Amino acid sequence: MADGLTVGEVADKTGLTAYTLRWYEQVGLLDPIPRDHAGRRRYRLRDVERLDLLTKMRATGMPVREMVRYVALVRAGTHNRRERLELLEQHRTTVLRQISELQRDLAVIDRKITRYRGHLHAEQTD
Amino acid sequence: MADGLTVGEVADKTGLTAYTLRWYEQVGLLDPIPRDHAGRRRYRLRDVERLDLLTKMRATGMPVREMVRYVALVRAGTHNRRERLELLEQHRTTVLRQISELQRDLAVIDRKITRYRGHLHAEQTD
DNA sequence: CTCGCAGTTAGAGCACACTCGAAGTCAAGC
DNA sequence: GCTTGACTTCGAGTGTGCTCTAACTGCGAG
Repeated sequence: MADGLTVGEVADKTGLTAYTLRWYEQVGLLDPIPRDHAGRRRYRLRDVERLDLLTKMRATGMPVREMVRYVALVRAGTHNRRERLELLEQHRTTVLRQISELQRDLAVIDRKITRYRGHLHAEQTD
Repeated sequence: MADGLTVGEVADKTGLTAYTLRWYEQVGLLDPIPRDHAGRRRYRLRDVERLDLLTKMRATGMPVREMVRYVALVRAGTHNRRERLELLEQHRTTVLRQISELQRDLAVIDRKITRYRGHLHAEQTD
């Protein structure tokens, strides 16, 4: 058929729903997706590539609002690469902090687990 | 004054707001907090200790619904320690997966960062 | 005694990120 | 030619986790 993927195909590929893909376009995360003669979206390679980065940003907790800001920079041209870089580096720092907080908090939970294991072991040997 | 901490003091200590503390009690994450003669909450040590675990659970992404389930087990007595342990171990697994997904997703973002650094370096040396 | 602040309640409101319903169009298979 | 199913739009609805408003009470400082 026509080239480009349908919304359903992209949904399968990215793990997002078709609803979400249309919504992403609406809020400005995707440039307007070209349509076939029947008005149906046909996602190009570059749209799917963009989604690849976007889903990683979301999965690491970047708010949609900030992703929109990044995409706006991309759309604005190549002169702001430094700003884009700063945004990504900032996020990188945030994610690293996030990971180490998870590890720290998990340690508290682990101590609790150890305690329960102790209780159960004591019961067993009574 | 009376012993036990006020809601404001506990808010400061835990980083939660007073609103959230009252809401936690309302949804069953905290047992009813005893009141002083004027009807004001006085949090006991064990309430604060419970909050210490609860905030770690939340911070690692456990849904409130599941925390409520855990607290219900605690309230039900000591005979279900195995069930509590299983719940915590399950969560532990979830958090570990979460961490490694963050690391995997961050790698994609890191590649993008590297690309931008390359661009900027090229510009510089032109 | 008055002021100001911290607390109380019930219930409403909010931010975020989707998620869905309704009503319609189109293309391909039987 | 009719049905099926994937697509379209627009706007409304949902789940989660708080967050706040309004109206009120009561303690402690000056």
